[in-house]
Amino acid sequence: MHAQPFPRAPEQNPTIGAVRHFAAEATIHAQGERATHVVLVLHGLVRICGTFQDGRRFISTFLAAGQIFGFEHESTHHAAAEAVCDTTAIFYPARDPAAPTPLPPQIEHALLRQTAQARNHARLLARFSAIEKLSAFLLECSGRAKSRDLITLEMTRQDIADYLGLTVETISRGLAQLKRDRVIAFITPRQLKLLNLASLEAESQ
Amino acid sequence: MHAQPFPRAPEQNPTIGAVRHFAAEATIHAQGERATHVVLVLHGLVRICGTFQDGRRFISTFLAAGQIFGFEHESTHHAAAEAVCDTTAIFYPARDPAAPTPLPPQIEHALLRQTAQARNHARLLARFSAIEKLSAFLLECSGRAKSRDLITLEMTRQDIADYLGLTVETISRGLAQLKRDRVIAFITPRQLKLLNLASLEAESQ
DNA sequence: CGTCTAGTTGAGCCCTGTCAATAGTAGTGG
DNA sequence: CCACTACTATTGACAGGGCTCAACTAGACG
Repeated sequence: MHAQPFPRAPEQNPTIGAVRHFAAEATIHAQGERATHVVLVLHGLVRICGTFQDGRRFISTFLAAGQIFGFEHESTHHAAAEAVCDTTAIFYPARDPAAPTPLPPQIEHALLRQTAQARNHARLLARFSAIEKLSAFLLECSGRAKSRDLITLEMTRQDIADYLGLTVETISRGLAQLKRDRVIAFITPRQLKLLNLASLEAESQ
Repeated sequence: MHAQPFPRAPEQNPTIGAVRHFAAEATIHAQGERATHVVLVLHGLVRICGTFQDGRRFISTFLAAGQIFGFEHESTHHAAAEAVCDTTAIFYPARDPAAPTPLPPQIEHALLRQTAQARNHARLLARFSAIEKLSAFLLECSGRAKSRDLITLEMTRQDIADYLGLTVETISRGLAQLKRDRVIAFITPRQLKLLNLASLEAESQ
């Protein structure tokens, strides 16, 4: 889990503690690709997503600076990882599956938190209405943002839809309703102000 | 993570490698309860579920014999664990959060698989229709059953609904449709035969 | 036999998806 | 700076899948 020196340029071989940069929409690893490394996000935003045969897409999580991904229980990645916006990340070699070194406690803790988050996300998908899902999503963004009430959406409406199990149209209509209700205000379509955090929290239980 | 001798009867203090038995619908641990142990299912079926203020319920997973639960990233359980049917389980003391011993590799692997399962469940909830969800669920039961095509549903229709993010009525109608389509046949409402596994697999992608 | 619960079925409605058109935004090149 | 293009987002009309409410059926149990 430690960076080690490696003779080749990190841009060419990201297996050993290499810092790499990704442009928006770049693929970090594909679905089904061999899991050779785990990745720590330094800056930017990453989405973990899978695609169906018929083109339906699902985003299981967004990962911001400080979060780690790429751990698998199989030898391949169960989903793709893609940069949502310009993203910097550091690659660590995956442990030898045959003789794994113990997980550092903080990594183990991060994995347990991610499991809990995945279950919470499932709960949201199963039982929330469109407005409730959107409210929860905005609060999630608020938690990532520097200031609680001014957030920048790095992702497209399609990304939000694929994360919440909705369509772009429903996202748009939901945001319009929250705007009418004076819960949010738009600075640009991607930048918005949260005018009523309490109401958002009420919506998202 | 090993059973240790303990002077008191395991029925009274289940903290140390104690085997305990639960009747159907019994609570194994409540939501918010302090996480003092992890539990290995020996026999039966356990559901992990959370309840909303307004009574909506969500089941994040079912755990059968051989599966383990109770690991948390906080000091309390984020959801309740309840016996679906008569269930036997063995309780191990949770590791000291201040000075955790390393996770055994097979436990770590189980946790990673549970995370992947949670994300797969989220994908199902987000993007599948009622029939697709039901098909996936029946295949899941089939995987737990002794024979691939004869399954016993230990849980109620309400449990299935709360696991798939649907209502009991929709579950009932979906099963009726699968019966009309000769994909399943009922022996009793809780015992059914899978007549067309290929068609179930097609439905659930 | 009566009661209770689990499950099924029906009727109607509403939320969200689909399809389509429009508006806004960003990027490019002259 | 503006015209052109491509993409992203919004809005409208309509349809349908699943929810709600309600009645009914089937077992289980005393």
